[in-house]
Amino acid sequence: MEFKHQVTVTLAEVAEAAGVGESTVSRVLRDHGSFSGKTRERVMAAVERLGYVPNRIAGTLASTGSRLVAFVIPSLSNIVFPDVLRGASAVLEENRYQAVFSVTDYDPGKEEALVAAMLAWRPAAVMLAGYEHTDGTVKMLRASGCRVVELLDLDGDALDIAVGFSNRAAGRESATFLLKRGYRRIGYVGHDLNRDTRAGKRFSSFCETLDVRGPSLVAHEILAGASSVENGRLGLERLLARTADLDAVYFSNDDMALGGYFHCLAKGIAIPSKLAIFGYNGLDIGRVMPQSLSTIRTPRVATGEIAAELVVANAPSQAVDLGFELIEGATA
Amino acid sequence: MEFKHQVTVTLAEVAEAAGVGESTVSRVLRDHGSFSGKTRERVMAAVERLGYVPNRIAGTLASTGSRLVAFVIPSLSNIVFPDVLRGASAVLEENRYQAVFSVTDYDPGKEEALVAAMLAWRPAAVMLAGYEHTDGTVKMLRASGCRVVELLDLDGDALDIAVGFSNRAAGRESATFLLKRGYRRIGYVGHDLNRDTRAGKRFSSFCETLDVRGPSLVAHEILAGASSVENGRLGLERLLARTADLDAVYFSNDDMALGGYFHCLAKGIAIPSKLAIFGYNGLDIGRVMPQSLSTIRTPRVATGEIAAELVVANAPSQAVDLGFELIEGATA
DNA sequence: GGTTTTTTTGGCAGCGCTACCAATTTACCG
DNA sequence: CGGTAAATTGGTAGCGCTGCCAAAAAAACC
Repeated sequence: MEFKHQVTVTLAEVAEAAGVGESTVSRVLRDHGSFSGKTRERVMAAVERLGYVPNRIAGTLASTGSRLVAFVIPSLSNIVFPDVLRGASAVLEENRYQAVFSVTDYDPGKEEALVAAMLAWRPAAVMLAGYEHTDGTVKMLRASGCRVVELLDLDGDALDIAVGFSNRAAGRESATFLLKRGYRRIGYVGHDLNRDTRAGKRFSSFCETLDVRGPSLVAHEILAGASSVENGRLGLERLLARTADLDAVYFSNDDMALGGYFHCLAKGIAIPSKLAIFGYNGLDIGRVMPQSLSTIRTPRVATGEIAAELVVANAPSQAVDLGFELIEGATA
Repeated sequence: MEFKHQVTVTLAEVAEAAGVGESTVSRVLRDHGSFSGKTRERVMAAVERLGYVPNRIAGTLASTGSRLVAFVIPSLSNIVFPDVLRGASAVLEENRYQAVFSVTDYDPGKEEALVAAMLAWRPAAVMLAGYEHTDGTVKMLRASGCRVVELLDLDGDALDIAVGFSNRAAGRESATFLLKRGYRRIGYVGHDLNRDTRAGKRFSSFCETLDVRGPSLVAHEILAGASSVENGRLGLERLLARTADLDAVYFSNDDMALGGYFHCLAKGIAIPSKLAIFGYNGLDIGRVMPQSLSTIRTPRVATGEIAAELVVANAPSQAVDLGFELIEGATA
C-alpha cells in the first residue's frame, strides 16, 4: 500500500476561509501585532474548521532564527545524557523550542559530521558534551553564529557558554576523601578513557592528588567499551586477581561501582572493612543499596535546565559552575 | 555581550564563486542529476572556500517532505525510551534523517500539544509510545498524512505502523512461569498504572492468568510516581508489612525488582527460598547481580531500529511483533 | 562535415510563511 | 463635526532552496 500524500492546508486558505488577509492570520496565530477580537474569532474558527497546522519550516525560513536546539551527545546508554536531555527538554518545551539530537558514540569525527548536519537546520543553539572537538567542528560552530553550549565540563576554554562542573575537582575531592578516611592502597576501575575524556580528567586528577598527598595509585584496570555494571564487576575481579591487598577502589562511575559492589557481595568481600568502594554520579540507586554508595552527586538534570534557560534568554557568553556534592555513604 | 548575528553563506554565493548556476550547485551537493567532474570540483572548492553549510530549512520547504522524524515519548527517566531512541537514531543517522523529540510525562493532553508542535515541522514520521492517545491526537495524525509509528505495544489497533511486543503476553507468561515454579502466594509491586498503560496491561493480564490457573493475586502495592529502585524497595517493604507470607512478588519492571532485591538483602530475606522476585525488561544489571534476576527481556533497542528502518523504507502499514524472552534467573 | 542524440547547464517560478509598509477603519479631542 | 492620533488591516517582496524546462555544449553517428 503506497501511502497517500499529505494534503496541506495553507495559511492562504485559512485567510480566504476567514475572509481576511494572510498577514492578519499570521498575526493572530502568533499573537503578535494588533487585531480585533472579532477578527481573532473568525480566524480561529477557520483554523479549527480546516484543521490548519502552521508550517514551521516556512515560518522559520521567512523569519530569522529557528526555535530548534540541537544536541550532539556522545551516548544514550550513559544515564548522564538522558538526564541532561530531560532537564533541557522540560525548559525548552515550556518556551516552545524543539530539541533535535544525534549520538556521536564518543567519536570526534562523527561529532563533526553530525554538527554539520545539525547546522543545516539553522538551530538557535548547539549543545555538546565537553571541550574536546575537532578543529573542523570548532570552525563550523564559530562560523555558524549560533549559540554553542558545552556541557558537563569546566576544565578548558569554552567557545561560548559552558554549564557543568569541574571533573578535575571531582577527581581531586574523591582522592582527598579516601585519603582522609585512611585508605592507602587504592586502585581504580574504569571504562575507555580516550573516548570519555571527562572520566579521563577525573582519573588523572585523582592520580595527581594521590601522588602529591602520599600513596600513589597502586593499580588500575581499564576496560574497553562503555561503562556498565557488568564491566564494573569484571574490572574489579581482574584488578583484585592482580593486586589482592587493596583497601579501596575508585570507579569511573556509579554503574561500574555497582558492579564492583556486586562482585564483593558475591565473593563475600566485606565492605568497607575489607575493601572500600567509591563511585561517581550519585545515581538514585546508590541510596537504596543495602549499604549506601559513597560517591559524588552531579547535577545532571540541572545542567540541562540551566543550559536551556541560558539559550532561551539569549544570555551572554559565560561559564556556569553548578558544582557537585560528595556523598559520604557506607561503602567508603 | 550581545551575540553577533549569523552571517550566512547562501547557495547563490557559492554559485557565483564557482562561476556556475545555482541549480548546478544544488545538483552537485545533492549528487542528483548530471554534471561533469570538472564542475563538481569547482563547486566543491567554492563550498570549501566559503565554508558553505546548506540550509535544510529552505531545502525542505522547496522540496516535498522532510527528513525529520519526531519522537513523542512519555519519559527519559525510564530506560526504555533512551534505548528505543538509541536504536532508532543509529539507523536514522545512517540514512541522513534527524531525530526530534519531546517528552510527555505520560500525560495524554501534553502528548496532544506536543504532537501538534511536531507536526508543524512536517516530519516524515511521528513515533509514539503505545496506543492510548486522545481523539485530538488521533485526528491530527490521521490528517497529517505523515507516517505514524506506535511503539512497544501490540495490544490494540495501530494507526499505521506498530513495532513492539505484546505486554499482555508478557504478563501472562510471567504468571505462568511463577505458577510452574510452584509459587502460590503471589504479590505485585508496581508504579503508577494509569499513566504507564503498558505496565497496566501486563498487570491485568498477569492477574487474569492467576485467576484462571488457580491462586489469585494475594496482594499488591502500587506506588504513585515513576518506577525506580527506591520505589521498588519501599513498595516491597510495605507489601510485606501488610502480607507477610508471600512466596513470590512480580514487579512492574527491573528497576522496581532491583529495589525489592535490595530490601531482601538488607533484611536478610533469602531469595528465592523465602521470597521469589520477578521483574520485567531484562536490563543488563539483572545478569550481574549476585543472583541473576528472573525477568522478561524486551527488545528495546531493536524496536527503535526496526521502527526507523520501516520509516526510512516507507514500508506499508503493518504491525511487527519482536517478541520477548523469558529469563529464568536465580531469583525466581 | 552535418546531424542527431545525449549530457550538462542556467533561468526562474514557486514552497508557505513573515516583515515591512501603506491603506483603511475606528477612536478621540476640542 | 472636522481633524488628528491610534488601532487594524492587506499587499507584497523576499527567506534559500529545488524542480522543471529549455538552451547550450559535448558526444555519437552517418
